[in-house]
Amino acid sequence: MNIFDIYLDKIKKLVTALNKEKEIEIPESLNGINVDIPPPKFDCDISTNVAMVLAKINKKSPIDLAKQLSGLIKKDDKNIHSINVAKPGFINIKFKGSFWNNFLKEVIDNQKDFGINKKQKKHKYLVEFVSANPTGPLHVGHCRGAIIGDVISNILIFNKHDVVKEYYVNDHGNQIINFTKSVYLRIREILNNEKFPTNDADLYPGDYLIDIAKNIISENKTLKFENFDKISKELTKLSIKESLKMIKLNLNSLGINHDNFASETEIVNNNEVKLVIDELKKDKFVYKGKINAPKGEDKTEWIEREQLLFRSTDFGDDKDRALQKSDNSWTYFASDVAYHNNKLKRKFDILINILGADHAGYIKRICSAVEALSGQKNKLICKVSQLVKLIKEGKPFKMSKRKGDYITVQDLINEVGKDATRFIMLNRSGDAELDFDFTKVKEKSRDNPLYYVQYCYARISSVFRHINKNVSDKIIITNYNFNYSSDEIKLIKKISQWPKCVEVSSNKLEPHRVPIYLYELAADFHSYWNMGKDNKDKRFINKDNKVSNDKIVLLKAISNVVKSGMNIIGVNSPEKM
RNA sequence: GCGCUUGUAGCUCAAUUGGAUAGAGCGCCUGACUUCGGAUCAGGAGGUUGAGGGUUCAAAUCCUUCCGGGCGCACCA
Repeated sequence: MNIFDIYLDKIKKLVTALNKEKEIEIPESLNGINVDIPPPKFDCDISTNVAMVLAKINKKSPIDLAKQLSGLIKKDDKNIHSINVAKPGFINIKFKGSFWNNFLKEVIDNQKDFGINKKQKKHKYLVEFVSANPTGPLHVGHCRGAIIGDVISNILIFNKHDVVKEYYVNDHGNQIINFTKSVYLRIREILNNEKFPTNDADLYPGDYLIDIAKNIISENKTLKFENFDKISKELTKLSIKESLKMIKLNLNSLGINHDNFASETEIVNNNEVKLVIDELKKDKFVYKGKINAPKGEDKTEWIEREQLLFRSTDFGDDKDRALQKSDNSWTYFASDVAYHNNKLKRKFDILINILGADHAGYIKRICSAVEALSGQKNKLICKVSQLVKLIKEGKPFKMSKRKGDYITVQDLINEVGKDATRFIMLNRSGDAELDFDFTKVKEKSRDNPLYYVQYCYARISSVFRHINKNVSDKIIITNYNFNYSSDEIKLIKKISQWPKCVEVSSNKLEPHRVPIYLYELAADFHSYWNMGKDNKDKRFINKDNKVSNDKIVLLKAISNVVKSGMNIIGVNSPEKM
């Protein structure tokens, strides 16, 4: 039950009807009208800007129009206690206690559905995220995008959409060859005591390669490691398998499970690249041409040559993009176009990609390709997860792949824990950089907002324990006619904002709104809880060691919302801490 | 040089998808522990939302010009 939607509908219907009776003028679109949460200082529950939106077209002052409309809104509405007009032209509505009672009944009776955005059409989504190169374990840099992608999926799933979570495995190209070579040299190091060359910049120096090498040796006793060229194909497969094993373990410890791992090699081997480029050629999106060197860059190494290009400038990109390398093999972009064509063939309504900030420059070209292939704008939505600035002991910590010197996901989970990591990474908007102070989070983990929200749930659980019940037990109340105090109504109002939070998070694909909302809800709860110190009437457990039904309903409703919010974020809500 | 992105309190960040007097946490100051769980709460100080211009009844939010961060810029993925 989304009370904002209910009243938005009602107001839109009202003005449309008034328009039919020639009482007022309305614009073509009513989209500007909204019903919102008023700032706390106003003594009202919801507010609408309808009068300000319609004032101009009606040549009336917003205040006058608001007065006229507010009378009509209140008429025949049993739920409204009072309605008044505020300064620029807002109409502010305050509900009766009976309205909030009915609201709580709805929440309790449909606890699993509360918050779900029902007016949205159900879609089939494909969310691609992480897709880190299979050349080693995940490090902290991958973490944020991974969590954002997972929680975006959770929000969509919560809203009953079909979602496939996919990881694109870049198991093709030069990096993989270098990676395989590195594994090979580590194997030689182990078997033949040949020292691993540490001065070759193309090789992967990390210690984890030793583990990969050991595993491959012990699991492939019959394999001979005498000639790289002879076994490179087999070894590539084995190496990728090993590093994917690591990556899956890392993802698992973050609480992330992809539904599907798509392989680049498979797409290339199936000839999908050639097919999709032929298709684009037919529509004249692909041509042979030259691209100019970027201005301001060092041009000494620039070799101008004719190559196969995709006309991404037709879609707003700043240059056309190369599909073939100088050796005539496909570029990464070419096989990614094929991969996205593969996604399109699987008939998803909307494709979502979560990219790291360093790949933001890539968005236009891949969106262009998807638009060219599907004929639809906005078929592919790319969300960027900004950089995580690591700070260790007060100083920025630079990770370097060369030295193999980086904090892995596993380090992070071991020291901070899955739940805290997820909560902190989400507690900021995805397109703002985030400071992650490794030392601070470790030392002061109790100051973490995660615990603040969990503590709210634990306190509620403890009340239920006192009366020998469990928070998650179903409660049956026949008569909802309680008298809630203004402090309690403040809490109920916050509960009523949950569906709005879900709606905005899902429309904008902004998962950070969920933990921020939960923090605010928890704050209101803790504040109310502490009132019980001065005023025993406000305690949940009364003198007879019982909890009255009105309080049970309130606690139950709060715990429902916390629980479903925490489920979306993918963290636990323990009953005891 | 171009493109994307970002600039809000001393610090880290929110801001209901353009709304009302811009809010939290940390830090600082004052208070609440014989506690329904103090991992909590009440209060105080702290702001020209980087700067200018524009659109709007209404701008931190949209447009524009500067300034400052970050990321990226064929033949890597």
